[in-house]
Amino acid sequence: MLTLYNSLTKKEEEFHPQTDTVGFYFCGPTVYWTQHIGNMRAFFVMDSIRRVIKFNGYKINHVMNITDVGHMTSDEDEGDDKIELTAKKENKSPEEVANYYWDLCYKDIKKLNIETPEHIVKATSVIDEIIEFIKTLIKNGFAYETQKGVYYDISKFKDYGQLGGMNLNDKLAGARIAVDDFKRNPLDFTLWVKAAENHIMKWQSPWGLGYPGWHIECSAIGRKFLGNNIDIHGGGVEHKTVHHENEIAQNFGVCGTQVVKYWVHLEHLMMDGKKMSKSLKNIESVSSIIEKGYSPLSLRYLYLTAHYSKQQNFTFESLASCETALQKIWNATVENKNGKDLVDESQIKTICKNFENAVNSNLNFPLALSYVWELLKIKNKSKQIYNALLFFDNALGLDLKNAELHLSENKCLIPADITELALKRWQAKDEKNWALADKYRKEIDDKGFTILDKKSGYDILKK
RNA sequence: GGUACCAUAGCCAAGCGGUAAGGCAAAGGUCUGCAAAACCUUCAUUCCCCAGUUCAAAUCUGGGUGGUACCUCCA
Repeated sequence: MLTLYNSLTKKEEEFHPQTDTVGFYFCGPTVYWTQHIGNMRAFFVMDSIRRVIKFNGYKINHVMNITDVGHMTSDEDEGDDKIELTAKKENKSPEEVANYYWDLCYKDIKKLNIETPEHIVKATSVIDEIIEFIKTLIKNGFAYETQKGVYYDISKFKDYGQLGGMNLNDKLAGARIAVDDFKRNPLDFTLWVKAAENHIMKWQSPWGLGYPGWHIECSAIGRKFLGNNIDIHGGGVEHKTVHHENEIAQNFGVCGTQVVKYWVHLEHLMMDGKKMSKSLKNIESVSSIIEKGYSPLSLRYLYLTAHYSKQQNFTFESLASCETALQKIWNATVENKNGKDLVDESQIKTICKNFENAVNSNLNFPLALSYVWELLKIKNKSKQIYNALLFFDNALGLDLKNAELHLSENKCLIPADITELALKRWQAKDEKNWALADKYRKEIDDKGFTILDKKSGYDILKK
């Protein structure tokens, strides 16, 4: 039985989908700059939810949006559109900016063995649906037009603030009102913005030329691809208080119900105890960790070692430890694949059961990993263990079925000068010229490689 | 200022009322020409601090201290 922590009810609940096919929506990236490893943790969590749903035998209809319009530099929907800002800065069209950064993002996602959602939808591709959604909101009395655009009237939705635990009175008391004289309530948010002359991205609408607000795209896309019943909606905590709150309000305005059943929020990845930010210059990306010599799947392993609902502290020391751990798992996978020993089937069954329970207990992957290690502690090498590992990997996503390939990739990276030195060392060793052999080994070591002697011959590994 | 989450060994991190999972690192051993790898063994009388509840607390309550995020403010 799968349980999930539901941010809306603030309880861990048993998961019961509406139908055999689970409707899953996850807030995707705003594609105006390179996604960092903190952003990537969000995609990892998205993928974990996806995998665990399938692990439990459900089918899935998974939707992720790409924000390529409407996300302003302030959550008050003021300032500039982030995409347009970059477009102007980089002297490109907004579309080029969005395509370029999404392409980068998608490549990184694939490197982390994240499965592709059934639907990846750009906000600009659903403008018609967005306009229809807003028209319905106006018709149902939840939205109104002003000189600046169309706004959602939060006074029409009693439960506004439930998800973020906001007390509206407190919030209003603290807020500096009069942001916009035409708004009925200071917390009313933008559904449609009437575009200024120099604005690049704009579409024809019943309210003139303009562009959608940021929050409306997720409701419109969710409605288009998943209908009125979204089983799980996920995203980063930063979206909880405003973005998701507004989505709930929008959905209610059209459907009159809570469209989303389970809200799942992930906490952020920290960098040496601090948040990742441009100003602190402590941002790492998938590319930058690859450049530093780590396998991207080590980063995935690192994500697995902490629970999604807690902040995780990234350090290079921990990344290195994950690299080592993953190599061991890949090694053991290959050993067991070729293993001929017999293992007590009930022992494996117990471990599998424990693994399933851990994963199903609100995605407790750190606990689940401990059962992987328990499995690998078994001395006998057996295909039974290999099969159990592959079974686990449906949830883990460490690409264990290609373990051999990943291990050999590390061997392929050895430059010619290193293989030559290794050969010389082997000859010296054959002649029992230990001093010379050690001299070569030291040279190889200094260049960042290790010699691994075997019964006959040797391997060269990157350190 | 408001709201929420968090604090467990050198690092990462589970556990959330019944007496500290797991990985990495480290130390000792087997192996080896010596190493490395592999394997075996060791590695938190204790869970940020101070009170309280309980037969029993890392886990619950209250008060501190520190970290982080969101809202507000400010740039």
